[in-house]
Amino acid sequence: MPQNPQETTNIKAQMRKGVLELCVLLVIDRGEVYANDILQELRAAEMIVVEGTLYPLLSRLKNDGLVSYNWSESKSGPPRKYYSLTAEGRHTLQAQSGAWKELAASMNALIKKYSV
Amino acid sequence: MPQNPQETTNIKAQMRKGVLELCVLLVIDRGEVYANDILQELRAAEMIVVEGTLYPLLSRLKNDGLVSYNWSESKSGPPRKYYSLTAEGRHTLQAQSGAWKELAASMNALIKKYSV
DNA sequence: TCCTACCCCTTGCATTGCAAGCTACCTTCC
DNA sequence: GGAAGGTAGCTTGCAATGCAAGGGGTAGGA
Repeated sequence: MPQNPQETTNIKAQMRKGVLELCVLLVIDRGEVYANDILQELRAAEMIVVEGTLYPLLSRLKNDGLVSYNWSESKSGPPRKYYSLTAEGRHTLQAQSGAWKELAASMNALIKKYSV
Repeated sequence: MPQNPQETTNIKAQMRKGVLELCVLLVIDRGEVYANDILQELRAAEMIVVEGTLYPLLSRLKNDGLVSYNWSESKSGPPRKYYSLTAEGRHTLQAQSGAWKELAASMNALIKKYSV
């Protein structure tokens, strides 16, 4: 059943692996954001993401020194972690952005060559 | 050290996850091929692949009924498995190709929005 | 016979998206 | 004041999958 929606969803889920980190870096680069901001942005871009994916990713980015955060009070609810990119994070963003463009170019060339 | 070649290689390796299956389907769709043909095609397209990646992938595609193969004698060396797509394989190829285009569109929109 | 090239395959590991569930804080309502 | 609900952050366990490393079998030449 390769055509039903479920199957297509899984395919896209697999493809998202590896580019989610780039997406998150892109959003954080815009300015200070906290987790829910990122979730909303990525959902709007049809890069479906859930909390259980994002929090470990943010922790990993923090441990790798690509992002930093500071606590900030909220008017309605518990305090939030507002993230921003470090210099190394901006560096990595550039590298991943380039890697994406190369991958996309390779893929498009392949698809064109075998013209589906 | 997000800029050294090693790091960039890892980034691209992560991104390749999920699209390799599509690449292999694309190549097999061209006509009957065996493992080394596929490896050469994908390396030429800068989608670096090694045997340890390709063989399990081919086995999975076979188990999923997306490809079939027949043994064929070789002039120089052991017999080869020549692969071809099944009807379901062609179906999946279409689906994955569509999924790729959607993902690429989402990514490019994101990159453009935050214009790196 | 031994060596090289070719071909297929398996095992074990690391990464990572995700479902599911938990804790804690703040506001609102009774 | 206490309970309920929403907000925010996080953890655990699982599944998928690329890859390094290694194995074994066949053909042909030195």
